[in-house]
Amino acid sequence: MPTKNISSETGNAALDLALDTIKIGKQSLVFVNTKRSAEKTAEDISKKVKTENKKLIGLSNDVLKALSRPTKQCERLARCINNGVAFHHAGLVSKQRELIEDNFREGVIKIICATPTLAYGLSLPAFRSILKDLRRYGPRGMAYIPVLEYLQMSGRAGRPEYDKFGESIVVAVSKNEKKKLYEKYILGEPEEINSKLAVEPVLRTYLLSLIAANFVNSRKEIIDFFGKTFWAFQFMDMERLVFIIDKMLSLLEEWEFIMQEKEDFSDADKLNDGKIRATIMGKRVAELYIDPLTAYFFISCLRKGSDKKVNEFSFLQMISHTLEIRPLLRVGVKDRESVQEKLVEFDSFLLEKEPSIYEPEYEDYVNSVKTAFMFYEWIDEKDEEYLLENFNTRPGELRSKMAIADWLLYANSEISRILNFRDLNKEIVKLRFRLKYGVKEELLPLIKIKGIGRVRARKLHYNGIRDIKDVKNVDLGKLIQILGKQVALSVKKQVGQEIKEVPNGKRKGQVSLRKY
DNA sequence: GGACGGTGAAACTTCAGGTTGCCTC
DNA sequence: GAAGTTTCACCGTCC
Repeated sequence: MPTKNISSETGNAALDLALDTIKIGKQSLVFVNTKRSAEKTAEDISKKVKTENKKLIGLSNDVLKALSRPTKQCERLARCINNGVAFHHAGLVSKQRELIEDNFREGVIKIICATPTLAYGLSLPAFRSILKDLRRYGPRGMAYIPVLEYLQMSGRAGRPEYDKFGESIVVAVSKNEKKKLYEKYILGEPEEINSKLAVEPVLRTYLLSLIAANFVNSRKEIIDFFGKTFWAFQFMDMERLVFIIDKMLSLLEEWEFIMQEKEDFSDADKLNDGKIRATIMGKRVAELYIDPLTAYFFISCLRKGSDKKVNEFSFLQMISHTLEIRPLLRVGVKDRESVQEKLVEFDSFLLEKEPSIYEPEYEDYVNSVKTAFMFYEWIDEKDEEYLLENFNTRPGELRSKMAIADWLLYANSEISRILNFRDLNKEIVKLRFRLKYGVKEELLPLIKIKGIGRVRARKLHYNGIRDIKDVKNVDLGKLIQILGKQVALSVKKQVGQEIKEVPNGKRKGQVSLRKY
């Protein structure tokens, strides 16, 4: 094996390698196994780098302004970027991630410390990939990552347009580990690829989709179809496959998502080839692309909700207890008590029966309550910094959770519409709007105006402007004071008041309003 | 004597990521 | 498994 010596400045191999990359005028990606570690490593490297670059200062500023109020995470990132170093993980908002990626491509940022986010999807080649640790915490404690993932990460090194080759370096902590890593990753074969169809939620979803789309119309067609998939090829056991499909079909029928014209599926001996089709609900569930089990769970919750008192938390907890929203926030030692308090407080509003403490589902249940509570705080107008401090949810993760929650709420509004639960539907639609903007109910009228989000709406409300009527009546000068000139003008225009002359400076000038 | 603050060791806690829907309240 | 955080015992100082 060829060897190469790199000066040890810090006593930390990954840091030394990163600093060396800068010294030779190249760029590198440092892959680490946790978000915290990505941030720490980036910070450590940036402290050792001295750069004065106007572009970096501008970029650092942009990163800081990505949210309405910078979080600690934003500030930390901005400090690193000042020195041409960044961290990159799912906790960053997409705008920040794009800024980092683009500026790395342009060579402005020299080092990115990242979790495996960077290894997938986008192409961000560097001269050097530094893999700090190939172990990661998983369901069975610390374990070595798959060879496939190693290949993904090391494959980031070497950009054809600039370099003839690239370097991928794995850091080993001992001679023993070096040998182990060499055998497993350099000499080893990548793992087999497994069919995702074998996972029940996926099979349920596709089975219903195929029926709803009229792609298959009978049990025979279904079995023929799945018999030709990679799943069947890998499974090599048609009998078992047929058994699983039959089980799924009878579940889908029990949940009233599909109907069969003749006999029951459950009677395996008499399986016939009657026409299978989706019910109205089944068709919609398939279009919404949610797991039929989730849809069935929603339907039972909504039925329960139709004759009891509900509030925002009822729905938030319901959507937080689905496969789709996973991973849930975990209830830790410190917040167990406060989550229990919430459970007691909202007990009468919950749409699902609380499992017993001794049941294995209980852990998931409390986690769903904690997750729901985070959403609840968001619609109570708590900001990203608060959620980061109190739920350890970073802005990027918050946004992605919110997108899923929005989708699930939309699915619920559709389901409640089909079930003709008008009152529930109204509440869900309202909640969806609130969740999207993170506002209390009182701000909803203002949020409809383009250019008005949670912050500006709250400002307006605080100043006594509570709805469109108030916006129309308020003096333009005051509105400019609250919102700034550009936004104020746009807001006035939206409520049908075109402003021809704009008051100058701090003094109020003549304002001419043309009403439509 | 007791309140207070500093210190370091021990105990404890936490840990990666991504696609789907619709356009409107 | 390792790094970061919290807890706690211990000690010295000051009033």
